[in-house]
Amino acid sequence: MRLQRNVTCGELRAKDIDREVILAGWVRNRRDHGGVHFVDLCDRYGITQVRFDPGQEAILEGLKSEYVIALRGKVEARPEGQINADRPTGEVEVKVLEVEVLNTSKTPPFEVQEEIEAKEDTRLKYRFVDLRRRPLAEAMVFRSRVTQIIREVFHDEDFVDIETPLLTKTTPEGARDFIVPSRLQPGMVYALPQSPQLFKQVLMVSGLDRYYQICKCLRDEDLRADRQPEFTQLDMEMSFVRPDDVFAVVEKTLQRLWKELKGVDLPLPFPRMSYAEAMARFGIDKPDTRFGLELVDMSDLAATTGFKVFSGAVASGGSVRAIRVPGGASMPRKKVDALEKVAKEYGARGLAWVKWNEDGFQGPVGKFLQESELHPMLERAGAEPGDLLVFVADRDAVVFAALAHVRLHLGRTLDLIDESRTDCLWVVDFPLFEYDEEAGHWSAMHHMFTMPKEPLPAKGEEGDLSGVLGDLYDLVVNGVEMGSGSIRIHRPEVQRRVFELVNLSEDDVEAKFGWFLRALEYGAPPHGGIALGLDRLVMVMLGRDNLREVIAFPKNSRGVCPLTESPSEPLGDALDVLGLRFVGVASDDAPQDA
RNA sequence: GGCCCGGUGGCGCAAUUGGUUAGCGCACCAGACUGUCGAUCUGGGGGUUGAGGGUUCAAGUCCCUUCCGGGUCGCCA
Repeated sequence: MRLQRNVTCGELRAKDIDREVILAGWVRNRRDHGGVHFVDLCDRYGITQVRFDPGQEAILEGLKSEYVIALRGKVEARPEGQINADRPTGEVEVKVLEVEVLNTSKTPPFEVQEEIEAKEDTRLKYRFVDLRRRPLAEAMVFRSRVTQIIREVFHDEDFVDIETPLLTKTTPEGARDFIVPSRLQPGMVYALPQSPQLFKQVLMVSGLDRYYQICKCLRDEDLRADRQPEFTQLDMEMSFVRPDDVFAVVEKTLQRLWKELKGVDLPLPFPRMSYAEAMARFGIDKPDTRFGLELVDMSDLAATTGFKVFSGAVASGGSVRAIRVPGGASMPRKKVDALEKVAKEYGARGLAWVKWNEDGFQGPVGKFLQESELHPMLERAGAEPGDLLVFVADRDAVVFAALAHVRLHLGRTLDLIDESRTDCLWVVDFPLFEYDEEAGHWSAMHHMFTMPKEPLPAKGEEGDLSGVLGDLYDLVVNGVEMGSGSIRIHRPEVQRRVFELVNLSEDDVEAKFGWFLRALEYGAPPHGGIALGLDRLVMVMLGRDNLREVIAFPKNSRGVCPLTESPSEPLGDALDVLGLRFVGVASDDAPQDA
């Protein structure tokens, strides 16, 4: 490299006119006018137009898309009427004096510009090109600012940044672990952490008092638009605290982030809502509160109707709930059917509905209910002529899931969501346990280390645990689950009892958690904390709808990295060294049945 | 594992009821043009329609199998 840049492509202004400068960057968008030629020279900082005058064609011949060049040139004012107001550098251009080609480039698989239509798989394979695009590059820079501000806040608040191990102990329940076989302990495995949960609690036992870490977490589960197998958490834990103390730190952090990066004042404190209320009003524990369409419980009215779908659901312990869609009577049948499809995806057997038109009631509910049965329902829903009511009748779990997603579908398709709003919400008082049908016993809804809000049932009096609340909280932003935390159990005997209630044998407890119980036995202080999903946080702040837009090198929906083509077959004797072999893997060079 | 959508030049898409030589835009290459800024104009090259099998006089199109991608349910304490 002979020419070394002394300015970036984003910084030249009118005040720089007549300077001789050296720029470096990527060649984009050549514009050839026969005599004069223009090239957009781009880097992370911006775009500078450079000009080649007649006689410089030979240089230009050697410059193709995405070639990397350095050039010496003179900053000049653009002629009258030629200023590009869309660009910070638009008042000037650089007349080329000398060019050094630093590297050539193959023709890129897609163009490096704001909007592209390339398939995501192509983009991931050529991520190095994709990351040159402004929206992606900006997301990376934005994310870096986010972590920087987080570190400032936590430093100011006297938190200690402590790293916890990546090679750790596999734990039962929760997500599937990624496993790392141990060479030094043949037959044994480490697990990659699903979160640093127990380590941070141990740090509290150690008296470190306020811990935080921006750390990778790994879970071997199927992927989604908002779920990657490896993701980043802002993890924190504090001693001698109540939920309010945890909330305050999180609120302060988000307020700083929104203020500094988006110029938005988030009002504090964030509103709080119980789990029970969230379910009753929205059917989901992470409600998007930016629009209405809340659920209405019709169970008592439905119980006495002659419509068996309704009365039957209530009789068997379920419920009948509805959503009123203002003005929905004019919704075409096709769209109503689409709603039913959503409901069915979430287990509902159907979606009952009624349209209130000038000429009366239309739809299955209008048909099967007497007007005397229908009227109290309309009244409770606050319905008016022109409205549509949709109903689901089933077990509560199904009714909630179906209507919650019908509601979201309506919110999106009817354009009811004010995207400029940021609704932060604490959802609190979650049940501690939920019944695992498959396993046939109770299990922890959040995790097994959450402090119960009330004394646990004594031995022999377990019964229904669904009413036991935990000191648990979720942070929800615009309907996205942003974080989850709790006040933890710090007394070993309470911890042992919870293990018991979720059906862990004493032997299991000793083998899996003996080390942790030992820590609790040596002066564990009351403590609690939370972990926020950093990728989701950045995603929501940037208004993107896919995690892959805010992660530099994400996996695709099958857990494959198209850039590196990982995962790949083990190299050489890697398996032998570990004493492993694959069995039952169908492929050309592996026997299907050993 | 289930369901929905998709796979056609480098990239994005089209192709009527199964019917001519598989089109279009961008990119690429060449030519024209002294002020563009996603330049414009003219011309050109580039295809085993993901793979395999089947039906048919004829398949991008229909059927079967399979692979790959996106979304989603289950799963994700």
